This record gives sequence, C-alpha cells and structure tokens, in this order.
Amino acid sequence: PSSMLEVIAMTSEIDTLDLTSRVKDVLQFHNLGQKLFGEAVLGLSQGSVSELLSKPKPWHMLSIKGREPFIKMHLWLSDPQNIDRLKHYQSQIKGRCDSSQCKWCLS
DNA sequence: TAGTCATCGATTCGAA
DNA sequence: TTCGAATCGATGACTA
Repeated sequence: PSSMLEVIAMTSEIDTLDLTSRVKDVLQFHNLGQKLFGEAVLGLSQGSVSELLSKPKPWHMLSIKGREPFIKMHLWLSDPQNIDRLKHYQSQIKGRCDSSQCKWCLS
C-alpha cells in the first residue's frame, strides 16, 4: 500500500450514508459550503463533493481510490478543531483573519 | 484496448 | 440577483 489512506481503506468499514449525513449536518449548522469543504478537506471540486454527499455509494461498491474521500470525511469529523480550521481557511481565502488573537495566525 | 470508475467543470436549479 | 447545491457530459487513470 502506498498511502496511509489505502491502509485504512482496506482495514476499516464505513457507513457512508450515516457519515455523509453527519457531515452535511455539521456543515449546514456552521454555514460552510461544499466548495470550501471540498478544497480544504477533501481536495475535490464542489461538484464532486455534491455527488459524494447527496448520493454516497455503499462501502463495498467503492474502490480503494473511491473510499479515500469518505475516510477523509471520517477523520475530519473526529477532529475536535475541524470547524475552527475550516473557518480560518475561509477567512484566509477571502478577506483576512480579523482576530489578532487567532491561534492559527500566531504560530 | 475496451470498459469502468472517480473527478472535473460548465451549467442549471433553488432559496434568500 | 447572488450564492450554494445538484446535474451531467467529458476526460484521465486503471484494469481485465
């Protein structure tokens, strides 16, 4: 296996429907769009993210490559700082981070 | 080398 | 009218 994601893809099993439903909930709750999420977390375009979130294929129907975005989503969901990171990424894309106390900017 | 899969990106749709 | 989400044809990477 060439990447860490491939290792996880072969060893674990993910309920893609449950996973995507939880991701959508979190994103909507914080008003974060598919384009932002795709760029910052998955490395995919908005259209791709839309297809993954609205019609996720069951785990056993996916190739190793196809499982990678879902693994990234799973890792992102378990990251306690996921929202903070995303919002900071968002603020850097457009204007600028307005908080002088921002912990991401300090480092 | 033909068929499948994941992704792209332009376009369309829908809500505010 | 603008922004985020959904659709869908085109395309490159794989694979049998």
